[in-house]
Amino acid sequence: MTAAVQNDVRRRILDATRKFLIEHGIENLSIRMIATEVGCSVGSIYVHFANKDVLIHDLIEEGFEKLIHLQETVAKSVIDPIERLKALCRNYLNFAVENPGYYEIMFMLKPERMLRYPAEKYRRARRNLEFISDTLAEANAETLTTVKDPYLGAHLIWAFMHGVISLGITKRVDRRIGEEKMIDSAIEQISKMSFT
Amino acid sequence: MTAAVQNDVRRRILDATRKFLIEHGIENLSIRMIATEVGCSVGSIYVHFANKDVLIHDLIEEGFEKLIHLQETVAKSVIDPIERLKALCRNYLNFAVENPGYYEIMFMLKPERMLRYPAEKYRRARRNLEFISDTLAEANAETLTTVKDPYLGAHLIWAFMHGVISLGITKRVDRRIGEEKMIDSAIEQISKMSFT
DNA sequence: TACTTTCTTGAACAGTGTTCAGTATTTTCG
DNA sequence: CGAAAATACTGAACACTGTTCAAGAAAGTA
Repeated sequence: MTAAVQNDVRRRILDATRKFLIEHGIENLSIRMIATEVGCSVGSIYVHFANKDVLIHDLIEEGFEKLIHLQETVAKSVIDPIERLKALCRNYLNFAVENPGYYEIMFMLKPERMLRYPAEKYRRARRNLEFISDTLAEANAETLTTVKDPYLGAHLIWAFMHGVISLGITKRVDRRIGEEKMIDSAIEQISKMSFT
Repeated sequence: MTAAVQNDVRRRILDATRKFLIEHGIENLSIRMIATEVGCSVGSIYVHFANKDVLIHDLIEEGFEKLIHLQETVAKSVIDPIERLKALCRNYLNFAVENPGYYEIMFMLKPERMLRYPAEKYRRARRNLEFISDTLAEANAETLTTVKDPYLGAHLIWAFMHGVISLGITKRVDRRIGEEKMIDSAIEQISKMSFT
Protein backbone atom coordinates (compact mmCIF):
# COMPACT_ATOMS: atom_id res chain seq x y z
CA MET A 1 0.00 0.00 0.00
CA THR A 2 2.72 2.40 -1.04
CA ALA A 3 0.35 4.81 -2.70
CA ALA A 4 -1.88 4.91 0.35
CA VAL A 5 0.98 5.74 2.69
CA GLN A 6 2.35 8.32 0.26
CA ASN A 7 -0.98 10.06 -0.04
CA ASP A 8 -1.41 9.91 3.70
CA VAL A 9 1.82 11.74 4.51
CA ARG A 10 1.27 14.12 1.62
CA ARG A 11 -2.21 14.90 2.83
CA ARG A 12 -1.03 15.32 6.41
CA ILE A 13 1.66 17.77 5.29
CA LEU A 14 -0.97 19.79 3.41
CA ASP A 15 -3.34 19.65 6.38
CA ALA A 16 -0.69 20.88 8.80
CA THR A 17 0.37 23.64 6.41
CA ARG A 18 -3.21 24.77 5.83
CA LYS A 19 -3.86 24.79 9.56
CA PHE A 20 -0.76 26.85 10.28
CA LEU A 21 -1.52 29.21 7.42
CA ILE A 22 -5.04 29.88 8.63
CA GLU A 23 -4.00 30.33 12.24
CA HIS A 24 -0.75 32.24 11.88
CA GLY A 25 -0.39 33.44 8.29
CA ILE A 26 2.42 32.71 5.90
CA GLU A 27 5.08 34.86 7.59
CA ASN A 28 6.44 32.37 10.06
CA LEU A 29 5.53 29.20 8.21
CA SER A 30 8.53 26.87 8.33
CA ILE A 31 9.25 23.45 6.92
CA ARG A 32 10.67 22.26 10.22
CA MET A 33 7.57 23.20 12.18
CA ILE A 34 5.39 21.37 9.70
CA ALA A 35 7.67 18.34 9.91
CA THR A 36 7.40 18.18 13.70
CA GLU A 37 3.64 18.79 13.52
CA VAL A 38 3.20 15.97 10.99
CA GLY A 39 5.71 13.78 12.80
CA CYS A 40 8.10 13.22 9.93
CA SER A 41 11.58 14.41 9.06
CA VAL A 42 12.35 17.60 7.15
CA GLY A 43 13.73 15.61 4.24
CA SER A 44 10.51 13.69 3.96
CA ILE A 45 8.62 16.82 2.98
CA TYR A 46 10.95 17.27 0.02
CA VAL A 47 10.00 13.81 -1.22
CA HIS A 48 6.41 14.96 -1.69
CA PHE A 49 7.03 18.63 -2.55
CA ALA A 50 9.91 19.98 -4.60
CA ASN A 51 10.16 23.01 -2.31
CA LYS A 52 8.25 25.28 0.02
CA ASP A 53 6.66 27.27 -2.80
CA VAL A 54 5.26 24.18 -4.51
CA LEU A 55 3.72 23.16 -1.21
CA ILE A 56 2.04 26.56 -1.00
CA HIS A 57 0.94 26.36 -4.64
CA ASP A 58 -1.18 23.35 -3.76
CA LEU A 59 -2.96 25.41 -1.13
CA ILE A 60 -3.34 28.34 -3.53
CA GLU A 61 -5.13 26.01 -5.92
CA GLU A 62 -7.27 24.74 -3.07
CA GLY A 63 -8.22 28.31 -2.27
CA PHE A 64 -9.17 29.11 -5.84
CA GLU A 65 -11.24 25.95 -6.00
CA LYS A 66 -13.09 27.13 -2.92
CA LEU A 67 -13.58 30.71 -4.11
CA ILE A 68 -14.64 29.81 -7.62
CA HIS A 69 -17.09 27.23 -6.36
CA LEU A 70 -18.66 29.86 -4.12
CA GLN A 71 -18.81 32.41 -6.93
CA GLU A 72 -20.29 29.84 -9.30
CA THR A 73 -23.26 29.15 -7.06
CA VAL A 74 -23.90 32.86 -6.63
CA ALA A 75 -23.58 33.50 -10.36
CA LYS A 76 -26.16 30.83 -11.04
CA SER A 77 -28.64 31.82 -8.38
CA VAL A 78 -29.03 35.57 -8.95
CA ILE A 79 -30.77 36.56 -12.17
CA ASP A 80 -30.72 40.36 -12.20
CA PRO A 81 -27.26 41.39 -13.41
CA ILE A 82 -26.87 44.37 -11.07
CA GLU A 83 -28.01 42.31 -8.09
CA ARG A 84 -25.72 39.52 -9.25
CA LEU A 85 -22.78 41.91 -9.45
CA LYS A 86 -23.42 43.00 -5.87
CA ALA A 87 -23.80 39.41 -4.73
CA LEU A 88 -20.55 38.38 -6.43
CA CYS A 89 -18.71 41.28 -4.80
CA ARG A 90 -20.16 40.56 -1.38
CA ASN A 91 -19.21 36.93 -1.82
CA TYR A 92 -15.64 37.74 -2.83
CA LEU A 93 -15.18 40.13 0.08
CA ASN A 94 -16.76 37.61 2.41
CA PHE A 95 -14.37 34.92 1.28
CA ALA A 96 -11.43 37.24 1.91
CA VAL A 97 -12.59 38.22 5.40
CA GLU A 98 -13.33 34.64 6.41
CA ASN A 99 -10.20 33.16 4.83
CA PRO A 100 -7.40 35.71 5.18
CA GLY A 101 -4.82 32.92 5.17
CA TYR A 102 -6.02 31.74 1.78
CA TYR A 103 -6.49 35.27 0.45
CA GLU A 104 -2.94 36.19 1.31
CA ILE A 105 -1.32 33.37 -0.62
CA MET A 106 -3.81 33.70 -3.48
CA PHE A 107 -3.59 37.44 -4.09
CA MET A 108 -0.94 39.10 -1.97
CA LEU A 109 2.20 37.06 -2.62
CA LYS A 110 4.90 38.74 -4.67
CA PRO A 111 5.62 37.21 -8.08
CA GLU A 112 8.98 35.82 -6.92
CA ARG A 113 7.12 33.23 -4.88
CA MET A 114 5.01 32.25 -7.88
CA LEU A 115 7.71 31.83 -10.49
CA ARG A 116 7.27 28.10 -10.59
CA TYR A 117 3.49 28.31 -10.40
CA PRO A 118 2.19 26.64 -13.58
CA ALA A 119 0.68 29.04 -16.10
CA GLU A 120 -2.35 26.84 -16.70
CA LYS A 121 -3.33 27.28 -13.10
CA TYR A 122 -3.20 31.03 -13.51
CA ARG A 123 -5.95 30.70 -16.08
CA ARG A 124 -8.16 29.10 -13.50
CA ALA A 125 -7.56 32.09 -11.27
CA ARG A 126 -8.84 34.28 -14.10
CA ARG A 127 -12.24 32.63 -13.85
CA ASN A 128 -12.79 34.75 -10.80
CA LEU A 129 -12.70 37.83 -13.02
CA GLU A 130 -14.90 36.30 -15.68
CA PHE A 131 -17.82 36.04 -13.29
CA ILE A 132 -17.74 39.80 -12.93
CA SER A 133 -16.96 40.70 -16.55
CA ASP A 134 -19.72 38.39 -17.79
CA THR A 135 -22.19 40.03 -15.46
CA LEU A 136 -21.09 43.48 -16.58
CA ALA A 137 -21.46 42.46 -20.23
CA GLU A 138 -24.94 41.20 -19.50
CA ALA A 139 -25.91 44.40 -17.71
CA ASN A 140 -24.54 46.29 -20.68
CA ALA A 141 -26.63 44.25 -23.12
CA GLU A 142 -29.71 45.12 -21.10
CA THR A 143 -28.56 48.76 -21.17
CA LEU A 144 -28.54 48.85 -17.39
CA THR A 145 -25.04 50.27 -17.54
CA THR A 146 -22.91 51.65 -20.28
CA VAL A 147 -19.82 49.53 -20.00
CA LYS A 148 -17.35 50.05 -22.77
CA ASP A 149 -15.02 47.27 -21.72
CA PRO A 150 -16.45 44.68 -19.30
CA TYR A 151 -13.05 43.07 -18.76
CA LEU A 152 -11.50 46.39 -17.78
CA GLY A 153 -14.51 47.09 -15.60
CA ALA A 154 -14.07 43.75 -13.87
CA HIS A 155 -10.42 44.55 -13.26
CA LEU A 156 -11.33 47.89 -11.70
CA ILE A 157 -13.95 46.34 -9.45
CA TRP A 158 -11.48 43.65 -8.47
CA ALA A 159 -8.82 46.26 -7.72
CA PHE A 160 -11.26 48.21 -5.56
CA MET A 161 -12.20 45.12 -3.56
CA HIS A 162 -8.60 44.01 -3.32
CA GLY A 163 -7.66 47.41 -1.96
CA VAL A 164 -10.31 47.26 0.73
CA ILE A 165 -9.23 43.76 1.75
CA SER A 166 -5.51 44.49 1.61
CA LEU A 167 -5.84 47.54 3.82
CA GLY A 168 -7.96 45.43 6.15
CA ILE A 169 -5.50 42.54 6.36
CA THR A 170 -2.55 44.87 6.91
CA LYS A 171 -4.61 46.68 9.56
CA ARG A 172 -4.54 50.11 7.94
CA VAL A 173 -8.25 50.92 8.09
CA ASP A 174 -9.08 53.52 10.71
CA ARG A 175 -10.86 51.93 13.66
CA ARG A 176 -13.42 54.73 13.58
CA ILE A 177 -14.53 53.42 10.20
CA GLY A 178 -13.99 49.68 10.45
CA GLU A 179 -13.69 47.01 7.80
CA GLU A 180 -17.41 46.18 7.62
CA LYS A 181 -18.35 49.74 6.80
CA MET A 182 -15.59 49.86 4.19
CA ILE A 183 -16.95 46.70 2.60
CA ASP A 184 -20.57 47.85 2.60
CA SER A 185 -19.65 51.24 1.17
CA ALA A 186 -17.40 49.70 -1.46
CA ILE A 187 -20.19 47.43 -2.69
CA GLU A 188 -22.53 50.40 -2.80
CA GLN A 189 -20.04 52.37 -4.87
CA ILE A 190 -19.39 49.47 -7.21
CA SER A 191 -23.08 48.98 -7.91
CA LYS A 192 -23.28 52.65 -8.89
CA MET A 193 -20.30 52.61 -11.20
CA SER A 194 -21.16 53.24 -14.79
CA PHE A 195 -17.87 52.58 -16.56
CA THR A 196 -18.66 54.98 -19.39
CA MET B 1 34.02 64.10 16.48
CA THR B 2 31.95 61.22 17.71
CA ALA B 3 28.70 62.61 16.39
CA ALA B 4 30.11 63.09 12.93
CA VAL B 5 31.42 59.55 12.66
CA GLN B 6 28.27 58.14 14.19
CA ASN B 7 26.08 59.98 11.74
CA ASP B 8 28.32 58.96 8.90
CA VAL B 9 28.00 55.22 9.49
CA ARG B 10 24.35 55.59 10.32
CA ARG B 11 23.72 57.53 7.15
CA ARG B 12 25.73 55.06 5.08
CA ILE B 13 23.67 52.18 6.48
CA LEU B 14 20.45 54.00 5.57
CA ASP B 15 21.81 54.84 2.12
CA ALA B 16 22.78 51.24 1.41
CA THR B 17 19.43 49.96 2.68
CA ARG B 18 17.48 52.47 0.60
CA LYS B 19 19.51 51.58 -2.47
CA PHE B 20 18.92 47.86 -1.99
CA LEU B 21 15.24 48.40 -1.26
CA ILE B 22 14.69 50.42 -4.42
CA GLU B 23 16.65 48.03 -6.60
CA HIS B 24 15.61 44.66 -5.21
CA GLY B 25 12.64 45.14 -2.88
CA ILE B 26 12.40 44.16 0.74
CA GLU B 27 12.22 40.39 0.24
CA ASN B 28 15.91 39.61 0.16
CA LEU B 29 17.15 42.52 2.19
CA SER B 30 19.65 41.21 4.73
CA ILE B 31 21.67 42.81 7.49
CA ARG B 32 24.82 41.01 6.39
CA MET B 33 24.57 42.27 2.82
CA ILE B 34 24.14 45.82 4.07
CA ALA B 35 27.12 45.39 6.39
CA THR B 36 29.39 44.26 3.55
CA GLU B 37 28.04 47.02 1.28
CA VAL B 38 28.72 49.65 3.94
CA GLY B 39 32.00 48.04 4.91
CA CYS B 40 31.25 47.49 8.57
CA SER B 41 30.50 44.50 10.74
CA VAL B 42 27.06 43.06 11.34
CA GLY B 43 27.18 44.02 14.99
CA SER B 44 27.89 47.62 14.08
CA ILE B 45 24.48 47.96 12.50
CA TYR B 46 22.89 47.01 15.81
CA VAL B 47 24.73 49.88 17.46
CA HIS B 48 22.80 52.35 15.33
CA PHE B 49 19.53 50.45 14.90
CA ALA B 50 17.86 48.29 17.51
CA ASN B 51 16.85 45.78 14.84
CA LYS B 52 16.02 45.34 11.18
CA ASP B 53 12.49 46.70 11.55
CA VAL B 54 13.65 49.91 13.18
CA LEU B 55 16.06 50.40 10.29
CA ILE B 56 13.16 50.03 7.87
CA HIS B 57 10.98 52.36 9.93
CA ASP B 58 13.44 55.16 9.23
CA LEU B 59 12.97 54.60 5.52
CA ILE B 60 9.19 54.40 5.92
CA GLU B 61 9.28 57.82 7.48
CA GLU B 62 11.49 59.05 4.69
CA GLY B 63 8.94 57.77 2.19
CA PHE B 64 6.04 59.50 3.93
CA GLU B 65 8.03 62.72 4.05
CA LYS B 66 8.49 62.43 0.29
CA LEU B 67 4.87 61.56 -0.49
CA ILE B 68 3.34 64.17 1.81
CA HIS B 69 5.59 66.88 0.43
CA LEU B 70 4.49 65.97 -3.09
CA GLN B 71 0.82 65.95 -2.10
CA GLU B 72 1.18 69.24 -0.28
CA THR B 73 2.40 71.07 -3.35
CA VAL B 74 -0.42 69.62 -5.44
CA ALA B 75 -3.01 70.45 -2.78
CA LYS B 76 -1.83 74.05 -2.78
CA SER B 77 -1.60 74.53 -6.51
CA VAL B 78 -4.96 73.23 -7.74
CA ILE B 79 -7.97 75.35 -6.80
CA ASP B 80 -10.98 73.49 -8.18
CA PRO B 81 -11.77 70.70 -5.69
CA ILE B 82 -12.70 68.08 -8.28
CA GLU B 83 -9.59 68.83 -10.30
CA ARG B 84 -7.56 68.83 -7.11
CA LEU B 85 -8.97 65.43 -6.17
CA LYS B 86 -7.90 64.06 -9.55
CA ALA B 87 -4.47 65.65 -9.22
CA LEU B 88 -3.97 64.22 -5.73
CA CYS B 89 -4.93 60.76 -6.95
CA ARG B 90 -2.70 60.97 -9.99
CA ASN B 91 0.12 62.13 -7.73
CA TYR B 92 -0.37 59.30 -5.26
CA LEU B 93 -0.47 56.69 -8.01
CA ASN B 94 2.53 58.26 -9.65
CA PHE B 95 4.51 58.11 -6.44
CA ALA B 96 3.64 54.43 -6.08
CA VAL B 97 4.64 53.55 -9.63
CA GLU B 98 7.89 55.48 -9.43
CA ASN B 99 8.81 54.32 -5.93
CA PRO B 100 7.56 50.76 -5.54
CA GLY B 101 10.29 50.07 -2.99
CA TYR B 102 9.03 52.86 -0.77
CA TYR B 103 5.39 52.03 -1.42
CA GLU B 104 5.88 48.44 -0.34
CA ILE B 105 7.32 49.26 3.06
CA MET B 106 4.89 52.15 3.57
CA PHE B 107 1.64 50.41 2.71
CA MET B 108 2.10 46.70 2.08
CA LEU B 109 3.98 45.45 5.12
CA LYS B 110 2.02 43.28 7.53
CA PRO B 111 1.40 44.75 11.01
CA GLU B 112 3.84 42.33 12.63
CA ARG B 113 6.69 44.27 11.07
CA MET B 114 5.29 47.55 12.35
CA LEU B 115 4.65 46.60 15.97
CA ARG B 116 7.48 48.77 17.20
CA TYR B 117 6.62 51.59 14.82
CA PRO B 118 5.86 54.62 16.99
CA ALA B 119 2.21 55.62 17.05
CA GLU B 120 2.95 59.31 16.55
CA LYS B 121 4.51 58.50 13.21
CA TYR B 122 1.33 56.75 12.17
CA ARG B 123 -0.46 60.06 12.56
CA ARG B 124 1.85 61.62 10.04
CA ALA B 125 0.89 58.85 7.66
CA ARG B 126 -2.74 59.87 8.12
CA ARG B 127 -2.00 63.26 6.61
CA ASN B 128 -2.03 61.50 3.27
CA LEU B 129 -5.73 60.79 3.76
CA GLU B 130 -6.51 64.27 5.01
CA PHE B 131 -5.52 65.80 1.68
CA ILE B 132 -8.27 63.79 0.05
CA SER B 133 -10.91 64.10 2.78
CA ASP B 134 -10.38 67.87 2.97
CA THR B 135 -10.83 68.15 -0.77
CA LEU B 136 -13.97 66.03 -0.61
CA ALA B 137 -15.34 68.19 2.19
CA GLU B 138 -14.66 71.28 0.13
CA ALA B 139 -16.36 69.83 -2.92
CA ASN B 140 -19.27 68.95 -0.70
CA ALA B 141 -19.53 72.49 0.62
CA GLU B 142 -19.69 73.75 -2.95
CA THR B 143 -22.35 71.10 -3.59
CA LEU B 144 -20.23 69.61 -6.35
CA THR B 145 -20.72 66.19 -4.80
CA THR B 146 -22.97 64.83 -2.16
CA VAL B 147 -20.50 63.38 0.25
CA LYS B 148 -21.98 62.19 3.47
CA ASP B 149 -18.70 61.34 5.12
CA PRO B 150 -15.54 62.81 3.54
CA TYR B 151 -13.24 60.69 5.72
CA LEU B 152 -14.99 57.49 4.67
CA GLY B 153 -14.88 58.73 1.08
CA ALA B 154 -11.15 59.33 1.36
CA HIS B 155 -10.69 55.83 2.72
CA LEU B 156 -12.62 54.35 -0.19
CA ILE B 157 -10.63 56.31 -2.75
CA TRP B 158 -7.42 55.30 -1.02
CA ALA B 159 -8.50 51.65 -1.02
CA PHE B 160 -9.30 51.82 -4.73
CA MET B 161 -5.91 53.29 -5.55
CA HIS B 162 -4.14 50.90 -3.21
CA GLY B 163 -5.83 47.98 -4.94
CA VAL B 164 -4.72 49.14 -8.37
CA ILE B 165 -1.14 49.61 -7.15
CA SER B 166 -1.04 46.36 -5.17
CA LEU B 167 -2.24 44.31 -8.12
CA GLY B 168 0.34 46.11 -10.23
CA ILE B 169 3.25 45.49 -7.86
CA THR B 170 2.33 41.82 -7.44
CA LYS B 171 2.01 41.56 -11.23
CA ARG B 172 -1.62 40.47 -11.31
CA VAL B 173 -2.93 42.94 -13.87
CA ASP B 174 -3.64 41.37 -17.24
CA ARG B 175 -1.03 42.42 -19.79
CA ARG B 176 -3.82 43.13 -22.28
CA ILE B 177 -4.98 45.91 -19.98
CA GLY B 178 -1.77 47.19 -18.43
CA GLU B 179 -1.16 49.25 -15.34
CA GLU B 180 -1.36 52.66 -17.03
CA LYS B 181 -4.85 51.99 -18.33
CA MET B 182 -5.88 50.75 -14.90
CA ILE B 183 -4.59 53.95 -13.33
CA ASP B 184 -6.25 56.25 -15.86
CA SER B 185 -9.56 54.42 -15.58
CA ALA B 186 -9.39 54.39 -11.79
CA ILE B 187 -8.88 58.16 -11.65
CA GLU B 188 -11.78 58.61 -14.05
CA GLN B 189 -14.01 56.47 -11.85
CA ILE B 190 -12.94 58.23 -8.69
CA SER B 191 -13.73 61.66 -10.12
CA LYS B 192 -17.22 60.40 -10.91
CA MET B 193 -17.91 58.93 -7.51
CA SER B 194 -20.68 60.67 -5.65
CA PHE B 195 -20.44 59.08 -2.23
CA THR B 196 -24.14 59.55 -1.54
C1' DT C 1 14.75 -15.43 -1.55
C1' DA C 2 16.72 -11.69 -4.27
C1' DC C 3 16.04 -7.58 -6.70
C1' DT C 4 14.06 -3.19 -7.53
C1' DT C 5 11.60 0.71 -6.34
C1' DT C 6 9.86 3.86 -3.21
C1' DC C 7 9.93 6.26 1.19
C1' DT C 8 12.36 8.05 5.13
C1' DT C 9 15.95 9.79 7.77
C1' DG C 10 19.20 13.02 10.00
C1' DA C 11 23.31 15.21 9.25
C1' DA C 12 25.29 18.91 6.63
C1' DC C 13 25.43 23.45 3.92
C1' DA C 14 24.57 28.10 3.30
C1' DG C 15 21.86 31.53 4.57
C1' DT C 16 19.05 34.51 8.01
C1' DG C 17 18.36 38.05 12.49
C1' DT C 18 20.29 38.89 16.88
C1' DT C 19 23.38 38.96 21.05
C1' DC C 20 27.46 39.81 23.52
C1' DA C 21 32.10 39.83 25.60
C1' DG C 22 36.11 41.97 24.31
C1' DT C 23 38.66 45.65 21.92
C1' DA C 24 39.41 50.14 19.96
C1' DT C 25 38.36 54.78 19.63
C1' DT C 26 36.80 59.05 20.91
C1' DT C 27 35.01 62.49 24.36
C1' DT C 28 35.02 64.42 28.90
C1' DC C 29 37.09 66.22 32.77
C1' DG C 30 40.27 66.58 36.69
C1' DC D 1 48.32 66.75 29.29
C1' DG D 2 46.63 62.22 30.99
C1' DA D 3 43.33 59.33 33.21
C1' DA D 4 38.50 58.02 33.22
C1' DA D 5 34.22 57.43 31.08
C1' DA D 6 31.48 56.89 27.25
C1' DT D 7 30.84 55.45 22.91
C1' DA D 8 31.68 52.66 18.64
C1' DC D 9 33.16 48.53 16.62
C1' DT D 10 34.21 43.71 15.95
C1' DG D 11 33.62 38.81 15.00
C1' DA D 12 32.36 34.72 17.01
C1' DA D 13 28.35 32.35 18.64
C1' DC D 14 23.23 31.10 19.00
C1' DA D 15 19.05 29.75 17.15
C1' DC D 16 16.68 29.86 13.43
C1' DT D 17 15.58 29.31 8.10
C1' DG D 18 15.20 26.38 3.18
C1' DT D 19 17.46 22.78 0.82
C1' DT D 20 20.40 18.67 -0.43
C1' DC D 21 22.01 14.10 -0.13
C1' DA D 22 24.13 9.62 1.04
C1' DA D 23 22.58 6.01 3.64
C1' DG D 24 19.12 2.93 5.47
C1' DA D 25 14.31 1.03 5.95
C1' DA D 26 10.20 -0.75 3.94
C1' DA D 27 7.29 -2.40 0.44
C1' DG D 28 6.31 -4.62 -4.13
C1' DT D 29 7.71 -7.79 -7.70
C1' DA D 30 9.93 -11.91 -10.15
